[in-house]
Order: sequence, then structure tokens, then C-alpha cells
Amino acid sequence: MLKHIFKNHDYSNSKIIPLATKLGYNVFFVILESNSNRGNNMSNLTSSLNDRQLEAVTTSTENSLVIAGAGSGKTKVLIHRIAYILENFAVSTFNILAVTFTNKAANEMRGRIEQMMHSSIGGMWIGTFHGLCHRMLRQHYAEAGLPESFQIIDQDDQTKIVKKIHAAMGLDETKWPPKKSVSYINNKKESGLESKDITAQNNPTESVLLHVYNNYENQCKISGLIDFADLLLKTYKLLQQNDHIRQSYKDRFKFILVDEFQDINNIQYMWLKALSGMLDNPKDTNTVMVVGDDDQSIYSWRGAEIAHILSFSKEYPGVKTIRLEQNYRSTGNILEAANAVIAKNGGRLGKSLWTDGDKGSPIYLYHSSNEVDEASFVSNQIMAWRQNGKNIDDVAILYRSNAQSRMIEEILNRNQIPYRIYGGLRFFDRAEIKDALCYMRLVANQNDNAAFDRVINQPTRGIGKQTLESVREHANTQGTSLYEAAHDTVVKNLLSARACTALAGFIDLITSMKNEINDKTLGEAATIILAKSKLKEFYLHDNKEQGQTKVENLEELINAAQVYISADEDNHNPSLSEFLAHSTLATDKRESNKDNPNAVSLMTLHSAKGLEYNLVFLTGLEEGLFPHKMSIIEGDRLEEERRLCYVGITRAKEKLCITHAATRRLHGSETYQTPSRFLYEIPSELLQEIKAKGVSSGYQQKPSYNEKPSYNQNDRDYSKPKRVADNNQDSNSYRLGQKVQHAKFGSGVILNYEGDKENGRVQIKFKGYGVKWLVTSYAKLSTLD
DNA sequence: CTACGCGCGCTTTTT
DNA sequence: GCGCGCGTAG
Repeated sequence: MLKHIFKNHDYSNSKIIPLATKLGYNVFFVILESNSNRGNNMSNLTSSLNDRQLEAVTTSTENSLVIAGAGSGKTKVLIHRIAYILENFAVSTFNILAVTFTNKAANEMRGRIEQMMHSSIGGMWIGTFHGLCHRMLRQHYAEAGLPESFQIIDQDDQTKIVKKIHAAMGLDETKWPPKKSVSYINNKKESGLESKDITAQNNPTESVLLHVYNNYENQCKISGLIDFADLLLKTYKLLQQNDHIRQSYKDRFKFILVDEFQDINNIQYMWLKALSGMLDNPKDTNTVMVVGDDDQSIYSWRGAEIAHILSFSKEYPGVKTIRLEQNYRSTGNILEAANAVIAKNGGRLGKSLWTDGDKGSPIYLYHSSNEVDEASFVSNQIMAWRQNGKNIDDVAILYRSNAQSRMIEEILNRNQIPYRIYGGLRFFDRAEIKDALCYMRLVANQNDNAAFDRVINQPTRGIGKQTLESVREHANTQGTSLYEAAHDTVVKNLLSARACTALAGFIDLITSMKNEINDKTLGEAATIILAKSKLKEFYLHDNKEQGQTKVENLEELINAAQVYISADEDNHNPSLSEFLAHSTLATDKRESNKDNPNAVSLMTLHSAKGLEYNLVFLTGLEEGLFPHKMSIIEGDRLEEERRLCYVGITRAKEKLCITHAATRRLHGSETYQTPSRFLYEIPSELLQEIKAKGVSSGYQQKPSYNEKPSYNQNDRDYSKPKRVADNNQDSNSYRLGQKVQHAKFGSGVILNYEGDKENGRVQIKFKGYGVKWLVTSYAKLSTLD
């Protein structure tokens, strides 16, 4: 019960308890979840491990690379390793650093270690790359060249700043998409390069981008802002340029563990090298254990490079490689399918998953006629699953792109199957929340131009585009922040009386907020700022229906501030600044906004990484969709799509169901779809095919895809589908008013029906059970008249 | 300043 | 097919 409160809450209705989740404290949830592990203690630390896991856990002080396949007990190894270190080497929690990519992973690790050790591990640094870097920068802000009040901006803010720069530079949006500049900037930062380190040579495009980069750096500096990439870049530079700081961290973190190492980017690797002593003596580093799976690298488009796994083995002294290949999650058939698909990739480190368990059921492959049929099939299967007494909490529907969820949602709704959708807007990403946070940002630091831009006329206070343009120009010429420029404009009366009054009003507002929150707690400060901003009134007035929700969200933000507990246990009065940093850095992964205690999960394949479900649907396996056409065009990205497919397959514990559609409505028009090449990479003997009515045998013969010659030469025979359960029989429909008998619900009367007897659903009114929609193929109805 | 209308373009998103 | 961003009208 409690688990559900933590896991499945609705942001708009929830009150205090879910706030903890929102703020990233799913530690509580994790502890509740891992009760089954109770009883583990130091003495039986190693008894539950297999040989390979044991080898990883009990490695001496040499460096190690753990190649951990999906479902091979990776987290278990990590936490046991940490316990082992504490028990067997002369170090304390103070000497251990554990790095992850997500807050969720970090929290889970911390929770499980504390559970195991029966004590707090406060001295241990466990966190995300970004979180740990943030901590270091706060501690050494001066050496890092940052103001004490520096704030972190998210991608949204980053893009907005770049857009403003483009506008100021007079760049044509179509020729110079802001997205291009943003990725240029991020790429350079990930390579460890600031704008001063780059020369554009004679490349006119690059020289423009470089100019944008330079302006962006200046904007951030004026505003006291750093972006996500900066957290790493600036920390790396801090360590690289300050021997004493680097030395102190190096002396402290004798043992470093890195999770999801296949997703590490260049600057993260450089940071690791600096911390572990590679810059000082590459022959004698601290003990580093990296854990990852090259086959699950699906974020190369964000700068992750699998090659770092190889670099690690080569560059670090004496790296011991351990493979975890025994899988504790999936059935034999599922693993065989996953192995077969991923075998088509080249340049792998090599790994083959196996299990002690059964082969399990075949992998179901449904050939659907279109996306409606596909969604209906999935929906029918779920209803059958539920009727078998299984939990639909254990079911996931995965797709390549978010747009695909629409039809699935519609059909699930129609069949009254509750679902949760992952990937929606996060609480802290909502417009009204961002508005409120930007007021807080501006109060904490008036130079924050991004925050200024957002709230200067929100709610509208008569400060128009023209006025703002003048202020911006003034700021540019003076080299000051917008707030300072606005202040100066008012003092010197540089604009019309009306504009000056409006600007003065805004400046007074921020000043009064700032004065009034002195000596106040975080919760009180947030309350004051929100009240003075008049945002609630604005949203309430603005749009009636959504306005109410927005106001509730704003109230929840206040709650969040009131219950916010500092990560630093000794700090009983967290600052506004800390709360703000937390809100951009330590928010939870995007989760559903449907408050369903027991529901099917819908998400993209990317979001599914790290999760597992008893029943998994892999939908839309069609050329162009999955693999996505963007990846087909760009050639070398096909292997990443295949890894994504591997990730999808390995999410399934018991049953895997793959679907594709012959036609699909895509971008508004009907498209003929070819089955995905990945379908042909699954050995046909593992498959059990199900065909929709009227679907022709498009799948029987493998079309030729223009992929580079496969590394795997043994071409298979794709032509013999095992068994075709064709739902094509003609049958009579039910008749309204007909009496039927159902095993559980007893006798009833048919009120409505869709499709035919074999392949449709009927609405029946049962005595004592009410009106229900049942799928005829599963309901086993017998007619009474 | 806002409200509407038209045109375009369209993956994935840990921090 | 839908959302976003820009442009014009009110």
C-alpha cells in the first residue's frame, strides 16, 4: 500500500508524502522495497553470490572492469563490493566514491547499502556525476571562478539563452537552428573545450557557432549561471588546475566505483581520471571499479561513448575484466532472442546471457494490420493476462517514439485498462513551477538573466517587447545583467515615463521580496515570494480549468519548500539557493501523472532501461520506426538501434510479445510499413506467430535492407513460420439481448458487441456483477439460447 | 498585448 | 495530426 503511495502519485492531487518522491527522496521507497533482503549482514556477505559476482566483489585493490549483462545482478555486485571494501581494507565510508547517472540509481544504492550495513553511511559520497560535481563546485566556487550564489540551468533555459543570442546576432532561425548551436556548445564542453580553446580556422559555419558559444559563455558569466555540461567541465578544470584540491580528493577517495560506464562521456571520463590520480601517476591510481554493459549503450547521441570502456582497460594499470553473464531475470527463450539480435552488432566486448531457469513460453509475434489493430491486440492480451489472475502492474508496453502511445492509450481507455505513462512533464518542468522558481532565482541572484527574461512580464505588468529590447541593448553596451540595466534605466530615466514606472515596479517587487525573506526559513521565503509574485491570481484568472491545477501545483511547490530537508544533515535551515539547485538537479525521473495503484506501464524503449516486467510488449517493429529512419540514414547508428532492441527484449521476465503493423498512420497520413529487420534476427524457432485478419505474408520473406554486410555470416532461413494461429475463421456475431453464461460472472445478457465471435468484444450485463466489456476470445462464453 | 491562424516539421532525453 | 512559432489583426 505504502509502496503505491510513493510510486504512483498524481502531482496535481497529492500532498505531503509524495513530495518526498518529487524531490528525489525515494530512499524511503527503496528501503520499503528491499525488505526482502533483510538478514544480509557482513558475515554472510558473499554467500548469495555466484562465482563471477564473487570474483568482482572480492577483487583486491586492482582496477576492474565488470561487464554486467542485463539482469545479471549488477547493483547487487556494487553494493556487496562496497561492503566488502569496508570490511577488508583499512578504509572507512569516507574513502569511497560511488558514481551513477541517475538520482534514482544513486538513491537506490545508498538505501541498499544502509540496509545491508544497518547504519548510516553519511561519509560516503554516492551520487550522480552532476550532483557530485555540484558539491565540489559549491565547496570550491572561488577557485572555480564562480560566484557563491551560482545557479544551475537546465536544457530549457540553455536553449532560451541561445535563442536570445541568435536573435541579438541577427541569425536567421531557419539557417541557424538554435538546437544546432546548443549541441555545438555541449559537444565542445564535453570535449573539455571552452570557447577560448577553439579556433574556427577558415570554417565560416564554425566561426559563427564559436561566436555563439562565446556569447553564451558571457551570458552565463554575467548571470552567474552554469549548465549541466559546465558542472562537469568546470569541476574538471578545477581539479586539473588546482593541485592541492585534486590531491585532497585523490587522497580521500581511495575506492571509486562507477555505474553504467558504457554511458560515460568524454568529460566525465576526464573527471574520473583526475579524481583517481591518472593525471598524477598513471601507473599508480586509486582503485577504480567500473561496471557497465556495452550492449546497452543507447545514449551515444548525447555524447556517451562506449569506447571509454576500451580506453579504461588500456589506460588504467592492471585492469581485471569480469563478465557477469548469468541472468536472473528472463526465461531462456527471451535470452536466446536477445543474444541472437545483439550478435549482429560488430565490435562488441562479447557476452552471452544464460539462465538456470526454463526456456519459458515462445516469443509471440503479432502481425497486425494497422496501429488500431496492434493496440487492440495488446489490449486484449492484457485483459487475458488480468483474467488469468495476473497483476497488470507487471506489464509494460514499449515503443520507439512517444507519438506511438496515442493510439495505445486510446484503446486502453476504451477497454478501461488503467495505465501509467512515463515521459510526461516533470513537476519542476511545468510552466507555472518554472515561473515561481524563476522569481526565487531572481531573488537569490538578481543577475540571473534567464530568470529575469522569464518573469519580467509574467504576470503581465505592461513591460513590452520594445521596453525589454531597450533594456537588453543597454545591458549589452554596459556589459551588465538585465536587472542592473533595468535599474539603471529607471535611475537615469532613459525611457518613457510609462516604461520606467513599469520597470521600477518590477525592481521594487524583487527588492521587497528580497528584504522580506531575510531571516526567514525556506518555506516562509517561498510563501512570501509566491504571494508577492501574484502568479496564483494570474493563473486563476488566465485559464479557468487548467488554472486551478496550476494553482494547486504552485501550492505544492510551497509544500515542497516547507518539507525540504537539506542533503547535509547538519544544515537545519537550507537556503533558497540550495533548494533551487536541488530542483534542477535532483528531481525524479519523469513519471506518470495517472494515479493508478495498479496499472500497465507505457514508455519509450529508452525510458525502459533498467526496468523489468513480467509481460512486455515491444510495439511498432517496423522499418523507419524501429529502427528509426533517422538512424537508418545515418548508417553507423543502426547498431545503437539494435542495442535498443536488445534493451527492450531483456526487459521481459516471463513473456515477450512483439508487434508490427502493415500500415500505420504516421504524421497524419497512412503509410505502408515493412517489418523491422530486427524481427528477422530473432531465430524463428523461438517465435510463435499470430496474424491479424487480412494481413498478408509480408513477413515470410526477408526483404533486403541496405545495411553494411553483417559480421555474422550464417544467414538463416526466414521462410518457415512455426505455427500460424490465424483468426480468420468466419463466425456469426452475437445478437443483442442474447443470454450467455460466463464461468465467473454467471449468466448475463448481451447489450452491445464489437467485431465477431472469435475476434471481438461484447458488453454484457451480469446479474450481481453489473455491466462489463469482455473479449470474446478469452471470456469463454457459452450461449444459453 | 493577446488571440487567432497558418505553415512547417516531425527520435530517443539519466543530469 | 498536432504542437509550436511566427505573423498579423484587433
